[in-house]
Order: sequence, then C-alpha cells, then structure tokens
Amino acid sequence: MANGHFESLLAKKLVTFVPLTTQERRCLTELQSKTVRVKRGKQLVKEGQGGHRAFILQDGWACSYKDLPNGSRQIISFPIAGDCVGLRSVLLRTADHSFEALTDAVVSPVDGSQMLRTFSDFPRLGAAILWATSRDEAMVVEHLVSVGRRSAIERTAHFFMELAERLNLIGLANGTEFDCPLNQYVLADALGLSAIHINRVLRQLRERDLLTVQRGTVTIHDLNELRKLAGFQGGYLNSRD
Amino acid sequence: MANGHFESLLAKKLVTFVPLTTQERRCLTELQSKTVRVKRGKQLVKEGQGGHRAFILQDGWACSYKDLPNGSRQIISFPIAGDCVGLRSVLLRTADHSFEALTDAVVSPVDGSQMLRTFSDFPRLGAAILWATSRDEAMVVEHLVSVGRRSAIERTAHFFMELAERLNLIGLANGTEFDCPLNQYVLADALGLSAIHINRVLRQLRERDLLTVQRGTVTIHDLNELRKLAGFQGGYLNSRD
DNA sequence: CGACGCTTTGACACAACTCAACAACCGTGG
DNA sequence: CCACGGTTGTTGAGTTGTGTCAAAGCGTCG
Repeated sequence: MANGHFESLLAKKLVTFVPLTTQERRCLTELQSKTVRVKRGKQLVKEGQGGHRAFILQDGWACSYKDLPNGSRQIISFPIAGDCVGLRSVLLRTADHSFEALTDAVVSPVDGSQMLRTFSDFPRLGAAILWATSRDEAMVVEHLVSVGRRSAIERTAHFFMELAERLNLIGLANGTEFDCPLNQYVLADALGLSAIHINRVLRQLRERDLLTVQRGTVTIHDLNELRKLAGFQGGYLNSRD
Repeated sequence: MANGHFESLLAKKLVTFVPLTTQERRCLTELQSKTVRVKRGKQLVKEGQGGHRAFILQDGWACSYKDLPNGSRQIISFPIAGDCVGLRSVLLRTADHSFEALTDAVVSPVDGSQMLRTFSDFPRLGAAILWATSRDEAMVVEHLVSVGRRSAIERTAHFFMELAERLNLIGLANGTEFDCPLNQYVLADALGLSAIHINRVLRQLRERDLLTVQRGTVTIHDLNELRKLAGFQGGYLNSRD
C-alpha cells in the first residue's frame, strides 16, 4: 500500500465530510476487506456490459472512459485511491462507460446487496458515501465546463489544480508536488485535446514557471497564478469550508 | 399543463424503468401536489448558494449551467417536464451550479425530508427516482463526450437525437418532430460552440436534409443518417431495451 | 411604425489538429 | 555492461475547424 496509515484512504476522504464513529469506521474497513490486485492496463468494466459490480480503489490510478465509433475516446474521470467506482452502474442495468487500471492497482469489489446493507445499518455512513458520489458528479460537471468553455492551457491548469487538491485530501500529495503516472496521450483523451497539443501546453506552463511535469512528478511552482489562470474554485471537492 | 394526461410526466418516465403500484403513483402525485409558476428567465438556484431545495419540473423548459470568470457559461443540461433538479445539491451543502427557467414553467419544490420519507415508505419508488438521477448523470457524461471528442456537427446532431428520444419518452414529441424553445445562443452555450457557428452547423444539417429547426420546431428528416452522423447510442436513456 | 430579439451571412483571425521526423527514456536480454 | 526495441516526449510546418467582428435581414409585439 502506498499509504502508510492504518486507516483506509476512503475513510480519510469521508471524514472531511462528516466525522465517523469507530463502529462506522470498522464497517468501512470491512467493506474493503477483500482486495484484488490488477495489472496496469486491465479493463475492469466494459461499457454496455452488465457487470453490476462496484469497486473501491485502494491503491493505484484508474480511468473511466467512453470509446467512440471513430476510434477516439473521452476519459471521464481518474479515480484514485479511496474513490468508489461504478456505484451507479449497479443501478442502471448496464454500465454506461468503461473502466480500466492505469497503473498496477488494488481494488475491493463490492456488490450491491452489501452496499445496501451498509446503508441501512449505518445511515450516516451511507450519507457520507452518497456525498462522495455527489462530489464525483460535481467533478464530471466541472470537467464538462473545462472542455466546453476553457482554452487548452486553462483547462490543463484546472485539471492539475483539481488533481493536487484531491491528492492532498488523502495525503498523497505534498502540497505542491505529487506523483502522477498520466502520460500525454491519457491527458489528451481526458482534456479533449491532441497529445501533441498537450505537449505544447505543458511547455507553456513550464516556460511561464507555473507547473512542471517531469518523469511522473508534477510540481506546481506558482499556485496563485495557476489558480488565476484556471479560474479554479475548488469548493466542490471538500465540503468543509 | 402541456400534457393532456391525468398522470404526471415524472410517473410516465419512471414506469419506463419499473412498473408502479397505484399507491406508489399516489405518493408520486402527492410529492408534486404543490406547484409554483415561474416566469421565463427566472433563476431558481444560484451556484454557491445553499438553497437546499430540489424541484420537480412539471411544465416548461429549464437549464442548469455554470458561469465562468471570463463571462462565458457552460450549460450542463436541459431539464424538461418530468425531470428532477438539484436532488444532489440537497446533499452537498451548496449548489454546484445554477438553474433557471428558459420558458414560463411550473415547478414543484420538494424538500429533503419529504424526499427521504418517500424513500423509506416506498423503496421501489425510491429506486425508480434514483434510477432517474443515474440517467441524468449518464446524460452529463455523454454530454462531456460530445464536447470533448465530437465535431461541431456531430455533437449538434447528437444533441437533437437525445432530445428527441427524451421528449418521445414522455409523449412530448411526435416521433421526428417536436417543439423546442432553445435559441442559437443557448445551444451554443450547451454545445461549447459560438452562436454563429451553431448557425452554420444548423444550415449544414438543413442542406444535408437531416434536420430542420424553424421557429421553435425541430423536424428530423433522416433519422438513420442523423444517428450515423452523431454516433448516437441511446441505451442510457430508457432502460427497457 | 419603430424597437427588439433572434437569425443569417461574409471576411478574416487564430487555436488546435495532422503529419512527419526525431530525441530521450526505459526495461529487457544478450 | 551495453545494445536494443518500444514507449513516451519534443519540435516544426502546414492545414482546418471554429471563433471574432461587423452588418444586414426578419418577425413579433407594443
């Protein structure tokens, strides 16, 4: 495990919403007791299939995406450790998008009934999880805003700001620096740009001394300027302010 | 009411997911018993505010959107009659986007406690409503795909295909023709384009005999070609196929 | 009738894409 | 240890889709 703590990263994230009792924490631990290792590149959910399983991502990076008939794809989100995936595709009969691991990863499969039991036994915990999924939705909305109305450099800046905040929340970033295994092709598919243009944008960010991406490490040099450029309002990420 | 039936449009939509008992239908009717008229242009929810109320849209058109610092905006979705809005902003402390009426409209405010009671008294109805919100999420995801990876004409085609299917589901479209009060500025803000370019795209669609928009009426002339152009897979809209 | 909201068109600018080539880095196996 | 191939990053030149600016056409309503 990348996180050296006893407590799960999901718990760490949820308590930013509402404090949890020891009982609730124990239940949460139990939900994640079964873990499965998956290799980088492994597709866990395929669009259109009725897998109906949800996952809690324990360690590693993943992405959810949709493929298009013309061969391109759009990445919807990058679940990281502590995130739940596919909670809602348990509801819809078929998964509405695919999901795959971007690095070697560890996941906990959760089936619907187990989740429902949790909700009725520990309503407050249920509310916290619901909050987390609402937060995920809010991120998708913000992502849509980026792709629809921000320039390439703005949306790239915005993306890394959000990522930094998410990682900081679970202790996987050191303020302005963090590991990030996303290559330029993946970034391109997420931000609705070509990989080549991502490269140019990253160069601009570097030359303007705002942010550097180097061998899997992102370093933010000027947080304020970056925020200004991105028009970033992180209120949707942590509900405590 | 635009819909001449006794039953609410929300009910009409939900039964495409799961059949409802008379009791459940009655409960649904009760949820929507209080109605408020709002004028076109009225803003019902403002981003960042803690209104904490949800609405069921009974009649008319609306949009949810986010404004950007630079003065532009991105429209997230177009709720129509039978849609619920802001269910999740009841959970998050603050609304993560604004919501306003695009035409004169009728809405039913629903507060959180009332909704929760419904969920516990009629779990199946709760599941149906949850399904509807999942469907809304799936639409946002598809919207993101459009803006990120489809050309202007493809995404416009896709938009009208989806709209037609939604309206047909609640009986507000006549197969390939329906009323649509969205002007080109609004379409532009939704599709991440300029109003002027929307105009050019609509002309192309007209000249290719695919679709006509004329004085608030949309007519689809060639459904198959339009679907092919859009790469439209409507599976996320009605769960019955 | 004039005013207003919305649509349409043209000319031009620019952001982002494509194609093509090359450079750096990485893990692997000899 | 080095040589190798594959993956990822970098750069330039030219193209194109979409944005911007400016102006005119239309319908509707007061």
